[in-house]
Amino acid sequence: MNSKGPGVYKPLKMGKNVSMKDIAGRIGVSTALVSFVLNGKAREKRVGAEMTRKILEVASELNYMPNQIARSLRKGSTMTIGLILADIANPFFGSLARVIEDEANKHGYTVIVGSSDESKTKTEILITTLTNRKVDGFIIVPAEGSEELIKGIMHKNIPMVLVDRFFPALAASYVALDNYQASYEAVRCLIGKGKMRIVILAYRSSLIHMQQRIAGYIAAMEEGRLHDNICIREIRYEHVHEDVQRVFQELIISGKKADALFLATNSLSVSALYCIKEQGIKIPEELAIVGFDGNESFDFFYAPLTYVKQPLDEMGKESVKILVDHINGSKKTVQVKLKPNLIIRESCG
Amino acid sequence: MNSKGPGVYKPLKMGKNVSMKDIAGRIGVSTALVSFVLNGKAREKRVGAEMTRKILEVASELNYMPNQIARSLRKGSTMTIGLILADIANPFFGSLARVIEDEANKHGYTVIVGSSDESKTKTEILITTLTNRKVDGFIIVPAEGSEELIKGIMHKNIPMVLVDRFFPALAASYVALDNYQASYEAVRCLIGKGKMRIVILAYRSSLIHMQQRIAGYIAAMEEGRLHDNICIREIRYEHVHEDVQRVFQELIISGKKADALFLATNSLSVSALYCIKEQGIKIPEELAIVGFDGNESFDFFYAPLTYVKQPLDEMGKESVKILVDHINGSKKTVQVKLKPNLIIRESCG
DNA sequence: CTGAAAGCGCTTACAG
DNA sequence: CTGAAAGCGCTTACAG
Repeated sequence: MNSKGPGVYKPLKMGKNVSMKDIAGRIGVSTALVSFVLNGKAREKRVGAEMTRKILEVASELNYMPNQIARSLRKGSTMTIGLILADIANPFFGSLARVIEDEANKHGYTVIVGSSDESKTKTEILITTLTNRKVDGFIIVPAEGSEELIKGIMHKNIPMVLVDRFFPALAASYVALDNYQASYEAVRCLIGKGKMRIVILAYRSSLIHMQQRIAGYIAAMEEGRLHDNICIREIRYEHVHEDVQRVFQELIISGKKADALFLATNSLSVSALYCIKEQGIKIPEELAIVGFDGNESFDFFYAPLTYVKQPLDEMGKESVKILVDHINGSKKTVQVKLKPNLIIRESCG
Repeated sequence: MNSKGPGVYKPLKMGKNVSMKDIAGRIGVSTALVSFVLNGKAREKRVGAEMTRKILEVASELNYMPNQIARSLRKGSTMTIGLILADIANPFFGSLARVIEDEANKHGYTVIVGSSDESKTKTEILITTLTNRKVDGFIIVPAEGSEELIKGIMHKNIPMVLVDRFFPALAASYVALDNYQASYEAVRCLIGKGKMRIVILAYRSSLIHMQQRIAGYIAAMEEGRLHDNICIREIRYEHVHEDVQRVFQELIISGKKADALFLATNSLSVSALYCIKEQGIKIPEELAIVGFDGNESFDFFYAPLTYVKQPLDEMGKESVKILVDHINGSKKTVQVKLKPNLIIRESCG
């Protein structure tokens, strides 16, 4: 058979996907009809029952699959959410991403994830890429220094929710832990165990979540009349292990200047655990510790870690819910602070 | 100023993104010119230097950003890769996803990730969604029972690479560990330590990677003249902890029927560690163990785990490289088996 | 050599 | 009530 020859049916070009045009062509109607029927608007648009049946039949026969790209271009909506976080390989963010993925799917959205590595430059590239791909909205764990980039998204009126951190000066919706409270409770717990020389290990960052964790630490220390013992050590994100090792050397190994350590993030906790193991430090006798964010390692450490648990599920679900509301037109800024949960075990003494 | 009134410039509608048409309209040229210049084809298409300058200037002035959706529709290429894995919250897959993300970005691709939970149904939904979104190619960690779905992708001539597992009957490209060898070496190591009653804990799965791990175990046992001691316990993915506990009860706690355990996956290893901790079993004296895939927990367990390490980096990079080749037209099926690396520590005795 | 026109595959406002 | 025609924002084959 000559593929260019006349035939009852228009032959389908090899390798080409079947489109509404193909279905319409076979039946001899406009693509509009096909679109109505395939989108379940047959009734609404008063398409006859027989025609509806026929269109459905041919669509199924040709194994029609809608082209979401064409649909997106026409509708101006991609049913896609851009998720920017620090690092998908970090179990904390991996788990958060999973909750967001599932929740977004429930609402019919597909998620595109990108890792910023806490870098402003990478964040900018991700925002540009995802904006050009016309995501319907953003869920972002903002990196330090990205405030202007976040503002840019707001100016463009692209729906957005910040997660884990936020910028106090921006009227953006966010879902975050009450970090001040979390830190305060953690340090109170150490003080309650009789610890006096409590050091906080935090990242060197102006981001609010870190500042609040430090503020909670300071508040608890002052309340415990330990003002003179306040000792804050800031770690560089790009040199975690190196810096943590130096702090251990200074405060614990050579100096015995600390009797307790509060680790302000998950990765700092893990890094500290490696130091403790390397140096053979006895927990909690020589040093009491409290970590941040759950982690399997915390359970298997010989002295299971006391840690601040974040409600990841709630965080993920809430952020998707708020974002979808924004996408659906809600202009209301929603700022949620989640309650922390201190899991007390052996490591704090 | 009346927005409909005459003016030197066409006023831009509020909230609307600026398009090539807007730029073209301001200057009084066709969008074709604009497209050429903005895509760096000014030279090639012989657009005058002055015109090029003007277009670039206006584009920057209006803060033009290309609409990737329109571009995709027209070009038939989205510069997007669909990644389907078991669960992004699992650190093994999270780390793999991260390598793939970075590598894909280097080649100009954006990655859309989806978690199948090892379910055929979820896999099917993900494949359909991503196909309709016109991803340029797939990287898939196939779930059990998904062979027909994978075949479907091949029939549509959509570029694809399988990772971690594959189907021996399909001529699809893949990158996977040499699981037979990995398992063989792990069990040989246990035998070398004088263990005789070595049990393998594996998932109940017909997938090749699991079958190969079991086959490697059997081969090592037979070579060690331990044929009669071969003991394979299969765990249901949906009831991991329950099944693992039952096995521990039967083989170790009540029976002392095993002196060593080979855990055939990362999640089985973690589950077993929880049982060991709960029951206070002494490792390696009462029971020697070897796990699969690196994991921070393995380091912090009181007897650091001996485990089979997968070359994740290589796996991710190689799979992207092969996929990009396929997208660029290569029809050559590439099947890569990666060498395992046994990390020997205290847990194996 | 240059640039207007067609078309990717949809959806929906609008004319009849 | 019905369905043909316009248009989303690009790229590129093709006519002049």
